[in-house]
Amino acid sequence: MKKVATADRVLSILRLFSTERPEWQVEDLGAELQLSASTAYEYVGSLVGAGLLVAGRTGHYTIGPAAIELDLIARRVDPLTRNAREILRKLVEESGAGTIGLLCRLYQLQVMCVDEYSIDPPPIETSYERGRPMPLIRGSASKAILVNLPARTLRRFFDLEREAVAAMGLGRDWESFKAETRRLRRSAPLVSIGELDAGALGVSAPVFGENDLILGSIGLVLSAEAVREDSARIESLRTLVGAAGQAVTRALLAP
Amino acid sequence: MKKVATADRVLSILRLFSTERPEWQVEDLGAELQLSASTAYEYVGSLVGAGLLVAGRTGHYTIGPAAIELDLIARRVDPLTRNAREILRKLVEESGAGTIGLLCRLYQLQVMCVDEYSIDPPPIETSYERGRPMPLIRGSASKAILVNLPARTLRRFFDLEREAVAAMGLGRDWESFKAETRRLRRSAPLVSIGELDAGALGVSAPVFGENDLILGSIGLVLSAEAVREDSARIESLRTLVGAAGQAVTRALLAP
DNA sequence: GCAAAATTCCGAAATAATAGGAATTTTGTA
DNA sequence: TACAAAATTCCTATTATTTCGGAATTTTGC
Repeated sequence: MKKVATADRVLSILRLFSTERPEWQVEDLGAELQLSASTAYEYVGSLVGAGLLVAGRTGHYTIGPAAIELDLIARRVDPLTRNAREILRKLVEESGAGTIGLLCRLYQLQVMCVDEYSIDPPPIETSYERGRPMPLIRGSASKAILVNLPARTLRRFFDLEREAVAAMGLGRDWESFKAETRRLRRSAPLVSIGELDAGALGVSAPVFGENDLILGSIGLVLSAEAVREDSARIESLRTLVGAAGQAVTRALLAP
Repeated sequence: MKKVATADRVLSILRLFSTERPEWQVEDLGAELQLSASTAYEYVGSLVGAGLLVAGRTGHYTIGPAAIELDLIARRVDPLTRNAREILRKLVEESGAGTIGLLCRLYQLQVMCVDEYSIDPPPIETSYERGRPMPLIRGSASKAILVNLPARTLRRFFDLEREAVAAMGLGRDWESFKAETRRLRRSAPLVSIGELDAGALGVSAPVFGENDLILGSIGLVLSAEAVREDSARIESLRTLVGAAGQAVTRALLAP
């Protein structure tokens, strides 16, 4: 997709804002992107005008209200988020103690958590968090999506991520990758252990939209320790998660 | 603040996305902004490249993952949101049934709700919602901020919004507006009824940051009907809200 | 009210944006 | 799988905009 070079440079400023460094001075932005001071001010000016940046203390810029507003639009509009909210809550309630419920969405070839809910969070670190992009290849929430991609898309992913696929043991060539995804697709809901966070166990089921296109996944994260050798608990969670996935898919098809 | 014209035009595309119309085709965007098809594609291309837009069904663009990601950065970083979260929860718990807790923030001369929490929402419509920009002049959550603006800022606001100020009965000239804000400042926490939503009653207290600069407000919304003539309940809510405001201010000053 | 910091202003050379129509790719459907 | 329709990219000359350094100005913190 062809782009506008100037706009790209301006937008590249946004990418510098991160959790690690959420506040910048104009001079530093300019230095980072090799722009003169006056140009840096012009760029920042455009982003401030759009509300994407805002000056907190003078001279110190942070993410502005337009980002929060856009997020609201995204939340209000996304049929996945809307239809899954209540189902996610119920899933967590019925799953017993120590679980986090996650709703994830496919964006291009990435996965992003778009909703999370927990009553009694487990004592483990979890990477998934609303708004954090995740790789499509690791963790049950991602793999539940991956293995349900349409063949064309799956092929594109394979060509791009050949090494990562091999490293995860999902096949060294297209044929074996295809076979492996078929196998995983059939064994849904998927269970993964420690793929993203040591000590975490994930259980996830796919969610489909119109035309059976994969939209995202719904699932639970809990401490692997807590269900060690308790295969009955895991099975009951798989049942719950699978039902939740189907419920969301059904809700999406209904008016 | 000087801006970059091209970037501005590109960013103006974002403003077309709203709750009412969250999905656009490139052609329609071009028509709306009077751009040729190829230019519209270039603009959209830049925004897609930045992740701010994304194609759902091909040809249909919506807000993209970067917006959600920026929101996460904003949430994680904003000291107001971080420090107030738990206090807001407690406030709602202690306030009894039928309340919504709101945390609002000053952005330029606007107010935006940045967090909300409710256990048992009242049966009324409320305008305040996380991510929705609100005028600085109406509603207790906004006025709690307004009346605590530094004199210079308040003056700038008055010059800009002279008619709105008069319409809200806050004074027809600068002197009387100043006097009125002083009076309201002293009577915190503020109570307002039906200023934004018919039948809604708001109670809000200001929150200050470094150097006693006003940062935002914390408060409750409930059904005016529910507290009709129950001035004791209102007084007890004012006490709770006032304490919450002070607690957040204190939390912000602590390391 | 003052010094320091932040921001705006300037204009000319260098660079990039734009339209519009044709060419191509992608998609939905038979 | 193949087809038609839709979406997207490609093209290039003309036109308009961006960019820079440094000086001028405004705003801020004390």
